[in-house]
Amino acid sequence: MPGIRDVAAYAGVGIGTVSRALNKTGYVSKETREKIEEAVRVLGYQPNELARNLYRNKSGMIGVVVPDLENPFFAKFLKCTEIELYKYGYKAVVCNTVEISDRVKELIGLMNQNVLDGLIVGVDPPDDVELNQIRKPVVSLDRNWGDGIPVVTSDNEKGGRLVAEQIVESGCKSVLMFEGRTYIRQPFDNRGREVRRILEENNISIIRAEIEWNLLSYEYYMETVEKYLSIFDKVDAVYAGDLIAAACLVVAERKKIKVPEELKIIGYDGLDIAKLTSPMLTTVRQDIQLMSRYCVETLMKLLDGNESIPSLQICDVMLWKGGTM
Amino acid sequence: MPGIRDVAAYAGVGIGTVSRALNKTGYVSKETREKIEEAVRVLGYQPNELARNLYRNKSGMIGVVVPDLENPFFAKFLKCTEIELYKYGYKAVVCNTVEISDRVKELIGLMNQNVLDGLIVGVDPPDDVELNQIRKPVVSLDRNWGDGIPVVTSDNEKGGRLVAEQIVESGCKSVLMFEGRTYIRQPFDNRGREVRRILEENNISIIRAEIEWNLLSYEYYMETVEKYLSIFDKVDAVYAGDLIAAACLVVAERKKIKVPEELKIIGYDGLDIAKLTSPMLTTVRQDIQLMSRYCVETLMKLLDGNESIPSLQICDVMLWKGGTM
DNA sequence: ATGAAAGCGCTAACAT
DNA sequence: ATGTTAGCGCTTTCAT
Repeated sequence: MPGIRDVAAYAGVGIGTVSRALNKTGYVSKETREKIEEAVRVLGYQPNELARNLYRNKSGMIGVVVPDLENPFFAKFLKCTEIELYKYGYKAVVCNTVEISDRVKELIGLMNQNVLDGLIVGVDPPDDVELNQIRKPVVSLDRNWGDGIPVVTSDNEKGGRLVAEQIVESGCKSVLMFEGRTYIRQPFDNRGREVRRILEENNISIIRAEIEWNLLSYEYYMETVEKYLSIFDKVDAVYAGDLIAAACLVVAERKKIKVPEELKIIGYDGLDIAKLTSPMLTTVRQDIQLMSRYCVETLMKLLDGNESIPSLQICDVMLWKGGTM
Repeated sequence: MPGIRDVAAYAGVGIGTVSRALNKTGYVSKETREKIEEAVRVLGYQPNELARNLYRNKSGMIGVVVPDLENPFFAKFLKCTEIELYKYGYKAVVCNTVEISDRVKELIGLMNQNVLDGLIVGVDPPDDVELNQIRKPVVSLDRNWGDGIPVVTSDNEKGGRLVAEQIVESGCKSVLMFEGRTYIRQPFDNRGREVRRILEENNISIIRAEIEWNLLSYEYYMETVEKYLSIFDKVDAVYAGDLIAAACLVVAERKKIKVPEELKIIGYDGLDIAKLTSPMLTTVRQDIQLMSRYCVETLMKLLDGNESIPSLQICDVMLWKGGTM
C-alpha cells in the first residue's frame, strides 16, 4: 500500500503539497497538480482514512441501535436510515440489542472512544445510564431518553384515535388490546391511552393483553394470541401491532372465526406484511421513511453544532383500509 | 476528553507505563498499576480507539452488503451476522445496494482505505470489478465472486429436489415457476435447474416467470403474480420464493381459487412470514443463522491469515410442511 | 506556490 | 520495572 510519501517522492514534491492537491485546499499550480495526479494513478494510491480520522477526530460512523432486525419495522427503519446517512457521507453501524444486554452502554462507550460519531437509538435507555456520560449527539426514535436527547416519533395520539374510531364505528362492544409492556413513559404510550379513552367514552369493554414485544418470535406470538382468543372468546374486535394482528388472523381462520364478520382486527404500523394477508389487514401506517429522515437530519444538525434542534418531531400517520375491519 | 498523557501526569508516571498497564502488556508493578487505575477512574479516561486503529492499521469494522433489508431474508441474515461478528469483537457496517448503484465498489474502496477490515457480500459483483483490487478478506453469501472469494451457500440442489418431489407427489401437471433473473452463474441456479430436471423427467409442464427479485416491492409482486395467474389459469401448482408465494396465496383467495385443492403453492426460504399466512406456506427452509455463522467464521480465519479456507460451504435445507401443498 | 516540521493519541521498541 | 522516543499516515500551520 503506497502512502502519501510515495506519491510525493514519485511526483518529486513534498507531502504537504500532495495533501493540499488531493484535498483541494490551498494553492497548487496546475503542473504540480497534474504530476501528483499522475503519481496517484500510477501508484494506485488511496488515502488511509484511519489517519484522517485520527487527525479530524471523527470516524464517519453512526451507530443505529434497534431491538431486533427481524421485526420488519426496524428492518425498514435501518434500511431507510442507512440510505439517509449515506447522503451525508456517514456509514451505519448496526446493533441488535436483543439477546445481548447492555449493548447500548457499550455503544455509548464506543462514542466516547471516537469509534462512533453519534447514535440513533430505537431502544429504551439502560436503567443506569448517566446522561452526562454521553458526549456526542444522540437522537431517539420513539423513546424518552431524557433532556437534551431529541425524539422523533409518529403521531401516536392520532394513531390511537384512528384505531378507536374504527372500532367505535364498526359497532364492536368488546375489544382485546395487545400492548407491549413499557417500564417508563414512552411517546407511544399515548397511542394506547387514546384508544382506551375513546373506547371507554363509548362504553366499549376492553381486555388488555400484555405482550413482550421485544421478543419477536413467531411461536410466541401464535401461542399468546391463541391463549387470549380462547379465554376471551366473546371479544368482537382485536387491536394489536401488525405482526400480532396477522397472527390473530391465522388463529381466527384456524378456529373458523370469520373475519371481519365475527371478529374485526385492526393492526398498527402499516408494514408490508399487512398486505400479504387475506383479507388484507386494516392498519394505521407509520411513515418509517420520514421518521428515519428526521432522525438523520436532526443528528446531522447536532453534529454541525446547530443550535435550533426541535426536541420532539412528530410524523403523521394514516389509516390504511384493508378488509379486517 | 483526557488523553493518555493526562493519566500519566496524574499518576506521576510515563505514558509508556500507562499504555502497558492498560493493555496488560509488559511489566508494571502493582503499586503503579493501582495509581494508574485510580487516575483512569478519576479522570474518566477512555482510550481513543481512532489512534489505536491507526497504529494497528485496522478498524474493527466489517461491511455487510445486502440488496435490500426490507427483504426479511436479508434482515435476518444481517441480524445473525451482526451478533456473530460481535462475538469476535467486530462491528457490522450495513449497506443496502438497492436504489444506489455502485455501492459495492465504494465499499471495496473503503476496505482499501482501511475503513473496513473485510466484507461479507450478499450481492452480485459489479461488472467491472477487478479482483486484484481487493486486498482484504471478502466472503460471499450465495454468489460467485471469483477465485479466492469463499462462498457460503445452502444446499440448493437438495432444495430444488425437495420442491420438485413435492410437486411430483402431489400429482400436479402444470407448474408456474417464479424465478429471479440472474446474469451470471450463481450457486442458487442449481435450485431451479434441479426443479426443472425432475419435473421434466416426470412430464410436468413448466411455465417460467421471470421476476426482478431485487426489486422488493409489495405492489410489484402482487401485480406480477396477478398477471401470471390470470394468463396461465390452468396451472395447478406454483413455486416461488416465500414472499411471492405469499402474494400468490392472497391473489388465489381473491380469485376464489382454493388452496391447496385447486392450486398448490410451495415457497422457498422458510421465512417467518410463511407461518403468518393461512394456510401456512409449505416451503423449503434455509438455515440463515448457520449461513451467517459460516460467513463470519470464514472471514475471521481469513483475517487471521489462516490457510485452510474452504472455498465453498453448503448448509443443509429442510422441507417445512404447511398447508399449501 | 511549495517544503519542512509539528502534531492527532496511541503502541512498542529501546534504553535505563 | 519504568521513562523516553520513534513512528502509524495524514493535515495543517509556518516559513520560504
